[in-house]
Amino acid sequence: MTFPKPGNPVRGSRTGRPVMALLDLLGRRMCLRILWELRENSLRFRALQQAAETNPNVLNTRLGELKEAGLVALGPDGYQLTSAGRDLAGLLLPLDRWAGNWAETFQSPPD
Amino acid sequence: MTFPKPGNPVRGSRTGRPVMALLDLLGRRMCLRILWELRENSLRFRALQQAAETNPNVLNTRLGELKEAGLVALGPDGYQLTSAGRDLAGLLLPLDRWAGNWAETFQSPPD
DNA sequence: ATCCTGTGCTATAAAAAAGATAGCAGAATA
DNA sequence: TATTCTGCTATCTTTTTTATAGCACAGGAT
Repeated sequence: MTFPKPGNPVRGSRTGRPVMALLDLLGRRMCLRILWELRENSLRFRALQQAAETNPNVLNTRLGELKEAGLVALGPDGYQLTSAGRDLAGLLLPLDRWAGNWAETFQSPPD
Repeated sequence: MTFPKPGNPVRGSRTGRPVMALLDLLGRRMCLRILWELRENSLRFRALQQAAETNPNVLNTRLGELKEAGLVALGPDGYQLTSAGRDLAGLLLPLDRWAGNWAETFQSPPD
């Protein structure tokens, strides 16, 4: 990601504050999912593709962005989170619990 | 969102576990940002559009999804988070701090 | 009544991104 | 030398996003 780096404005540079840049990055398709799938184990390209249910184009694009953002790196056993990535993924863990609760208690509003 | 609701599969239904549905929803463009912008105040449609730097189509689409997911509702002062939405937004708050730190310590890897 | 403003939102067309699928090139393995 | 695994690119189609204009309704002022 590069914090407003000349020539890589993170899609138009909504990038005023760091958190905006982060939300922009995380809001791209499969980005959260990739971090999620890597939260425990490293995964090879194809394994990650299957885990995240996506295609190689998007996967590769996101991996590039995540690598550039210093969140993911290609290691000896495949793609893995960096220490920064692990920190961030740690912040996402509570979502699992929250989502479970959400699913239990939630019912769709009437149309 | 509706937890796999017939006819509304959350874009293809990667929706095995609740957290997957959540990650899918949050991974749509502007979704995180909208939650973020509403975290403190309610905002009118246009104000929210400007705050999130988006266009009415996407905004309206996301708002529909977020309403259906029970996270956002249109109140007397504009769009606002529901209690579930507030809970979720609460989980996102640590991202701000994390992002600040990330921005400080991070430097782009060499190409 | 009529104009103006603010409201949520829709219409249209162009651009960008994502999806599906096939396949390449290099390294290790058999 | 053939096979498999690796990360990844090429191509084409479909979907999503973007940009912009504008509609219909409501309330307040003239």
